[in-house]
Parts: sequence; structure tokens; C-alpha cells
Amino acid sequence: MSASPVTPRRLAVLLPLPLAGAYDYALPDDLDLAPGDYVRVPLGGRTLTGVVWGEALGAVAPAKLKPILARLDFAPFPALSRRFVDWVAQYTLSPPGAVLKMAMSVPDALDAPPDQVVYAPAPAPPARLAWTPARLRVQEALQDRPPQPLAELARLAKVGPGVVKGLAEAGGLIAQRRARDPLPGRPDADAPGPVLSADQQKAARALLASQGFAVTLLDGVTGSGKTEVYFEAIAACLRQGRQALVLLPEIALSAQWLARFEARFGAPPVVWHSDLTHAARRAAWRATALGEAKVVVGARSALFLPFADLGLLVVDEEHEGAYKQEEGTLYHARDMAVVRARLSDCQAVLVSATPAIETLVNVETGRYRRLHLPDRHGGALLPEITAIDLRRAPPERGRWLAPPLVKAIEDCLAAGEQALLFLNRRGYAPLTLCRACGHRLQCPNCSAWLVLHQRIARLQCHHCGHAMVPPGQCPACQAEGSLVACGPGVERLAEEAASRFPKARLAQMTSDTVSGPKAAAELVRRMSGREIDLLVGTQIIAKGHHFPWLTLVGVVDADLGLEGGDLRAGERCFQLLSQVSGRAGRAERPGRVLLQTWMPEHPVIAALVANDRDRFLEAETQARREAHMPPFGRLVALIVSGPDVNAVEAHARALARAAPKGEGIVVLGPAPAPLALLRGQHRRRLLLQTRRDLLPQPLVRDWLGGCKAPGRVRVQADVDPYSFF
DNA sequence: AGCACGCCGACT
DNA sequence: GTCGGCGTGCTC
Repeated sequence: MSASPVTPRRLAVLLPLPLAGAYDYALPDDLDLAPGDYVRVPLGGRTLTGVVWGEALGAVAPAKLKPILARLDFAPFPALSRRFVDWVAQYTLSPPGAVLKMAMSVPDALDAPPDQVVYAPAPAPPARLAWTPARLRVQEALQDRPPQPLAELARLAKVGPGVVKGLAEAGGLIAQRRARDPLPGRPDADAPGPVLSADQQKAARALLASQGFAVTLLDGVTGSGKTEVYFEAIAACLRQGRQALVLLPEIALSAQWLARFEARFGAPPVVWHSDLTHAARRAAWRATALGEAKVVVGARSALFLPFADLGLLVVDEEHEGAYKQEEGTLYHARDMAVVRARLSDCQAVLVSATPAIETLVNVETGRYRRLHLPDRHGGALLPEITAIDLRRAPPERGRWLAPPLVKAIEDCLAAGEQALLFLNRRGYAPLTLCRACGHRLQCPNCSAWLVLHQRIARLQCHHCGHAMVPPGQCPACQAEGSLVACGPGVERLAEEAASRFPKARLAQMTSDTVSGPKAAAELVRRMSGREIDLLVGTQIIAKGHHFPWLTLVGVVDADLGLEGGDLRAGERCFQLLSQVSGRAGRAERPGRVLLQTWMPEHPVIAALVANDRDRFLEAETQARREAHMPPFGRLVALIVSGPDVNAVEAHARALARAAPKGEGIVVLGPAPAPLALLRGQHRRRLLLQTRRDLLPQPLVRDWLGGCKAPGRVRVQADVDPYSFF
């Protein structure tokens, strides 16, 4: 008779996988573990790294239980980060492991970093070594420098990496190993920075007065110097020895922001975004987890870094739609940043010239505090905004610039100043149709038209990336040469501008022509240096660049964002056009903005022209209040998708029949989602609308739990949907 | 997320 | 008659 088996101690381990929850593992006697410890555990046939999440749930049969294999020697996953992961998971209705995966996004970050290989000149190179010109340049580059890593040495010597490797193999260089470089400098809170205006100082003092959790909206027009104000909050955080996080919507394009940061703090921050090299990601992740990174600036995913001691969060351009993650775990980084600040008991600063309605309502109800920077720093004037009524002054046929705008550009260029034309539409033409039969070229995988990109001679779908060479004949009626491009995109606009203003130096700026931070910085440099007279571009020119000689902004289709009937269409359009308008006249030269519109009386256009943001926002807020729309009510969208239309439709109807009912609960749909076909998936949408004081998550959990989807149908819940796609 | 198990087409 | 396509389901 053997002794009765001792029940092993169990722990819950969360794995960075979209599993329903943490899994239980047996704790071997020789391991001493605490919540937060990184551990290696078996799962299926493989071994994975997870995080000890707490005591086991104990529901799993003992026979299934596997042992924890080892503890990893690294700073534990912080308790606050664990609470944050759990909070985000329950709020967004996503598996906690999927949220943990965002926090553990660098697979080998926990291993000791490998040594760096650097090259030094060999003290006694072989006599018969062939000293080619390239090899001599390598030798020269090392003349009065310490040993260099491969890529850096090749760059300095202006040779390919192969030359360096070849020279090392031939015995001309010796490879040495050394610990990887620590971070490049530390931001210094007391470095001599720019002098603040009286308004800026007042706002900065108010920011610094706050202790513990608080949310502050830093509200001021473009150019009012908000960045320098929150830099002072960062300085205060640095003096306390804590870490600060700044979220930017488009980190890849923010060279100007980085330059300002370095000018204030004397060293760069740690940056975090999806385009980092693996080594840089890993270094940034480790430095953040170990508390060495004092200031991190990043895109929304930086929110999930395992900060050792986070003492401040800043969300710049807080109204930006880019903060809403639209794939995988659906979350809004601005809202989650506020949650993260509450967990850290620290301050969150939301920054915008055109705050989101949600944020302004939080100010009105006293949940957030507002600091207002009224004037443009340096006394520059706000631009004068005028609508051009296209019904009264239409452009000629086949042209898109109305006569008053053409005249304004001519005057601007004649005065030696710069102009900007804004059209938020990539490519040459948004629609191609057959003159003979009326057939429209549509994407085979999505319910969207194919957009003609003439520069690369392709028809492209902007939703799934499908591309084809423009056909010579109509695919429907085979008529030869009958296809015509309808409507303007930036490429076509640039074509018209080139023919109307042949002497102007013209440049295009779209996500198609500007591929990455270097190209963007180069274009900004040419614009600043007045090597460009007329810039034509989409969204990306709206971002906070400062061009002193830019005095005219022409918005070619101000109505573009207003169609679609989406909840936030008006607000988004107002924000975008305000931002674009803010490009004009930021120095001593006053700016002008001309908006081409078919509906000058529309509230959005009227508010822009009257420069009356508050009136617009009040009207918009009132409309939301009356419709019980966010932030006066809560929304959860359910997207039902799958390859088979009938199965999708049937399950969407089944969900509608099983919808939660009750006071303050409304379920709309199913309706075809705005893109009823996306990447070959048919989509239907349901919308749950609840009163603000009702939590929709438990309702949705029960709803979906009691209405299982058949195999080939997926249901994705989107809490607080932002765009309605 | 990976990996295995499981039913229908073109090959030795 | 088998090799293999990836659809479905499980992993403590």
C-alpha cells in the first residue's frame, strides 16, 4: 500500500495566447514562486513562457495537471500590469492571454541580451592581405574610433557589410565581444529648455500642483505651445525618479516632436512603435521593465509595456482615431491610458486642440480637469476661414479647383509664400466606370470600389490590398477603351495643380509617396526650406508640422468626411479640417483657409467658418445626449462574419432573437456592416445600446454564451466602437 | 497561437 | 489504393 498521493500545490499561469483564461499548473517542491514571476510551462507538445497569475482555480482534473518547469530570472511582471491586463480583458471582452500577449510582445526579451560583436583593427594583419580601396576605408574609419559594430562600421566607411566581414576573415580586423550599449543618454529634467510664456507657465504650474490620480485635458489651439507645458509635467516626473509615457498617434512621423524633446531634455526618449528593429524593441522593452527607460514615447501599444514605476501618462492628440485599435483586441488607447493612470495612482494628461466630445463631457461633469491655453504662442494670428460654395462657383468640367481657390493660390505663389492643397483621398480617382455599360470596377473580396493609382498603374482596393493592372476593355461588356476615371484623388489634383501653376515647385504627400520617417522628415525639410511652393496631400499633412511660410490652405472637398451617417462623422470632419486649417499662417504672416463645399450651411462647415468650436461641440453634444449615444449611453458592436453569406445571416438573426432585453437596453440589427464584404468575409452587424449606468459587458457575455456560433461563423465584440466599419 | 486529428481530390 | 489539402478543436 502506498501512501495516499499528496495533492500538489497549484498555481494559475497566464499564457500569452487567446485562451479563455489562466491555466493551472503543479508547483514542484523545489520551486519558490510568487505572482508575477515569469515561468516556463508545457502546453500541448511545446514549452512556453507565461506569468504566474495567482492561486489556482482548482477546477482541472489532477491527471491533466502538468508541472511548472522553471522560473525565469527577470524582474517579475508588475502587479499593476497584471491588474491592467485583467481590467482591459474584462472591459474589451477579450481573453486575458490575448492582452498579456500585447505586454509580452518581444519573445526573447527575458533572456540575457547577447553580447554585441564589435570590430577593431588587427594589431598585426597578415602581410599578404589585399588592401583594396574599400578595405582601406574601413581601416581609416577605425583610425581614431573605438571598436565599432558591423553595421555602424560599414556605414562610417561607406562600404557594404560584406567588406567588413571579408576583412575580418582575412585577418585585417579582430572581432571582440562586449556587453550591449546602455541607453543613449538620460533625459535631464533640469537641462536648459526653451523659455515658457506666461500662459504656458501658468498651465505648467497647475499641472504640477496635482497629486495622485487625476485626468487633465490640456486644451489649446494649434501652435499654443501645449507640448512644452506637458514637458514640465515630464520633468517633474523625472525629478521623482518615476517613468513617464507619452502616446502619439503616429510615432513614425513625429521627427519634429523628437527634436523638441531633445531640445528640452538634452537626450532622446525611448521610442516604441511597430517599425522598430528586433534589437531596438528588445532593448526598449527591457529598459522599460527594468525602470531604466525614464521617458517612453510610443504608439498605442506602448501602453502595455511592463513599466516598473509609471508616474505620468500623456496622450497627445487625444481625439485621434488612430488610438482605437481595430484589430485583435479592440481597445481605445486614450481610455485605457486613463485606466492605467488610475491603477498607478498618477496623473494622465490628455492633449488636443480639438478634444473629443467624450473628453469634453468628462470635463463638464467634473471627472476631468481642463487647462486652457488660449493664444498662439508668439502672438501669431488664427487663420481666416472662408467657404467656397461650389453651387455658385463650380470648377470647370473635369477640374476640381474652383475659380476663387485658383485665384487665391495664384496670389499666394506670386507673393512668394507657400500653399497647401488638402484632399483626403489617395490615388488618382476613387471610381472607374465603363462609359458603354455603366459597370463599376469593384474589389472581388470587399464591397468597395477599386481606386486607380496612376503613378504605379494599378487599380487598388484600400481595404484588402487587392491590386490589378487597369484592363484595356470593360470586364462586363468587353467594350474597348470605355473605362473612365471618375472623381479626384490627390494624384489627379496634383496633375491639375501642375497644369494650372506650371512654375510652382510641387510635391505630393500621401502614405503612398512618403514611406517611413526618413522620407517624411525629408519632405518636411524641403517644405521648411521653401524648396516647395505647393504641397498636395492627404491626412498626413494635417499633423503638427510648422511651416512659417505656409499662408494658404485649400480644402478641396470639405464635405468628404460628412457622408456615411456614422456617429462621429461630424466630429471627425471638424477635427480634421481644424487641424489642416491650423497649418496656415503660424508665424507672423496671417493665414487663409478656403473650404470647397456643396453645403456651406452644414453645422460643421458653418462652425469652422465662424471659428466657433464651442458652439459646434455644444450642438453635437446635445444631439448625442438626446440620442443616448456615447458618452451618454454605451455601445457594443457585434460583427458576425464568415465566408458563407447564408450562415452569417442566419447566425446574425439568431443573435437578434436571443438579444438581451430590459429597461435601458436596445439592440439594433442585424444590418449589413458598412463593408458587407471585407477580405472575402461576409459581415453583419448588431449594435447593443445601453444606458450609461448599465454595464454592457456582462450582458454581452451572457448573450454570446447562450448563442454559440456554428463553425465557420465568427462573432467579434467591439466595446465602444469608434468607426462603424 | 500551434499542433493534431479528420474527412475528400490527384498521384505512385 | 495512398499523400495531403486545411477546417475544427484542444491545450492546464
